[in-house]
Amino acid sequence: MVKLLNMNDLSKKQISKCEHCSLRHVCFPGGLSDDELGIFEGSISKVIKIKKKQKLFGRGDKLHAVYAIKAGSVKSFLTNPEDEQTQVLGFHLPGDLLGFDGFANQLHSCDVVAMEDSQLCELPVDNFEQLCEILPGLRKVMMQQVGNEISRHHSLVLTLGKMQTEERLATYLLRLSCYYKSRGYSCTEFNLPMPRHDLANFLGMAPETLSRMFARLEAAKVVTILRRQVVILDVQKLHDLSHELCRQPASD
Amino acid sequence: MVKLLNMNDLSKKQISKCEHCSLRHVCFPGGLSDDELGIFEGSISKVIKIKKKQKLFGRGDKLHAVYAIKAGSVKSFLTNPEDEQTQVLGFHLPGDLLGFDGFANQLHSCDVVAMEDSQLCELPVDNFEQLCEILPGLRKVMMQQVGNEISRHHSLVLTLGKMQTEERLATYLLRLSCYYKSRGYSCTEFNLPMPRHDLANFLGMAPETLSRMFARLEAAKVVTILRRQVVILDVQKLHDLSHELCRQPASD
DNA sequence: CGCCCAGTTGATTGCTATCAAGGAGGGTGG
DNA sequence: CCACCCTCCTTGATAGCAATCAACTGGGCG
Repeated sequence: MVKLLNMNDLSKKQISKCEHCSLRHVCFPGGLSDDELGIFEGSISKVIKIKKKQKLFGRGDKLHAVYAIKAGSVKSFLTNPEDEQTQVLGFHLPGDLLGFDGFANQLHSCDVVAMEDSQLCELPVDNFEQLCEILPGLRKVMMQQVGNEISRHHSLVLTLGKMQTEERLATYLLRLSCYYKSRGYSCTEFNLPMPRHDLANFLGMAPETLSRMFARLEAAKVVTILRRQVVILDVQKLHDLSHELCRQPASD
Repeated sequence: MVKLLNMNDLSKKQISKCEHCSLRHVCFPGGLSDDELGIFEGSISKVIKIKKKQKLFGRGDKLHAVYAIKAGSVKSFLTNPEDEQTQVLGFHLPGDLLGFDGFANQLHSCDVVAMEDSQLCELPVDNFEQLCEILPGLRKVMMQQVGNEISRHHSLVLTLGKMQTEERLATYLLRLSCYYKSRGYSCTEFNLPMPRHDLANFLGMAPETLSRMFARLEAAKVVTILRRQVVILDVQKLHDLSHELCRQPASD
C-alpha cells in the first residue's frame, strides 16, 4: 500500500531507522546482516519517550515489548510491598536492552522508571518472536544479550556478596568507565547518571556510607567528585581498590 | 540404518529418552509438542556423569553445550584469581538448566562443579541453535528459562543487598522448600544439598554466622537442623522472618 | 582407632547502619 | 532579582551486627 508521507510520518520513520543510529553496533542490529536489518527495522513499532520518574513497566505488568534505550537513562528495581523497601537492580544507559525479565511467565518481574527524560525503541514481543524465527542473526544477538545480562548479574552478586563498601564503589566506577569508553566517550571524566540515593541502594549500602567512600577516594587522590561529575585521577589505584578485573564493557 | 543393540547401547538410549524422564515437565521438553520432542531427543548428545568435586566447565572455557541436570547437584561460582576469593552464584538441582552464561561471547563466565556424583544431559550448542530454528516450542522454553534465570538473580541481589543474615537464611530455606515441593517432594523435610561453607558463601556471610543463624532458628522453634537434614516446623514464622514472598519455585 | 575435616560456640574487633544536624544547589514565587 | 524552600548531599557521633580469631566437638573415613 503506497501512502503519502507528511512531515510527521517522515520524522517518525527516521527515528526508527537503526541504520543511522549511532548505537547500532551495540544494540540488536549489531549482529544482523543488511538484509536482516531491513526486515528488523520494519518491526520496531515506535520510539517512545518517557519523562523523568515515569514508569516504563512495573512488576506484574504483562510483557508487551522489549526495549532498547536510545537516549537517557533508566533504573530497574524490585520493591517489597510489605515494607516499602526497594533494591535497585541496575542502571541502564543508551544501547542497553530491557524487558527480558518478562520472558519467564509473560509478566515483568521488576519495575523500570526513567531517571531522566528518555527515549526507547520498542519492539513488541509478538514481532520479536516472529523475527526470531526468520532472522538467525537476531537469535544470535538475543543469546549474546542474555549471556551479557547473566554475566552482569554474576558480577553484581560478587560485588554485593563479597566486597566491602569501598571496593564496591571502586568496582562500579570502573564499570561505568568501561561503559563510557565502549560508547566512545571519555573513560576518565563522566557524569553519574543517578543520584547518590539510588547508587547507594544499588551497591547495597547507606547513602551516608557512599558519601564517605567518595570522600575517602578523593582523599586518596584516586578520583574527584563534584556533584555528579566524576574525574578518575588514578585508574591503577582504582583497580587495586576494586579487586576485580573489568572483564567486559557493561553499564550496570 | 538398522543396528543391533547390545545391553550397553540400550541403556544409553534409554537414559536420553526425555519422554520417560520424570523431569520432563520442568526441563526443556516441558514446552515441546510430541512431534517436537521427537526431533529434540535425537540431538542430546549424551548423558554425562561427573563425580563429586569434578568440574563441568570453567570460566574461560569455550561454550560447548548447555546442560540439564538429571540427577545430583552442582554449584556455580566466580573465582577471583588475585585473592583466591570465590562467590557462589547458585546451587543447581535436577531439572535446572546450565550454561547460558556462555552465550555472551561463547566463553563461560563462571565455574561449575559437582557437589556430589551427578548426571547431566548435554545439548551441544550447535545442535541447539539448529533446533531453535525449527522448533518454535524450544525457543519459547528457552526464553522462559532465561526469564527465570533473570528473576532468580534479581531475587538473589535483593537478598544480598538488603537483607540481614537471618532473613537471608530464612529466604533461602523457603526457596528450597518451594523447589522440593515443585518436584513432588516434601516441602517441610529435606536435605541441604551443600555444605555449610558453600551455603554461607552463597548467602554472603561467614560460616560461623550461618551456624549461629541456624541455631537461632532452632531456638525459635522455626526449624530443626541435624547436619544437612532440615525440618521446617513453622512455615509461617519462616515467612515472617524472610520478608520476602516466595514468588516462584526456584532452586537457587 | 585415630586422623582430619566440617561444623559449632565463644570473645573480640571493626565495619557500616542509623540517628542527627548542617550545608549547598536549583527551582519557585513574591 | 532576591528570598525562600526543598531536595540532595555531606559530615559527625553512636550503636549494632557480623567478621574474625580461637578453641572445641563430633562424624566420616582410611
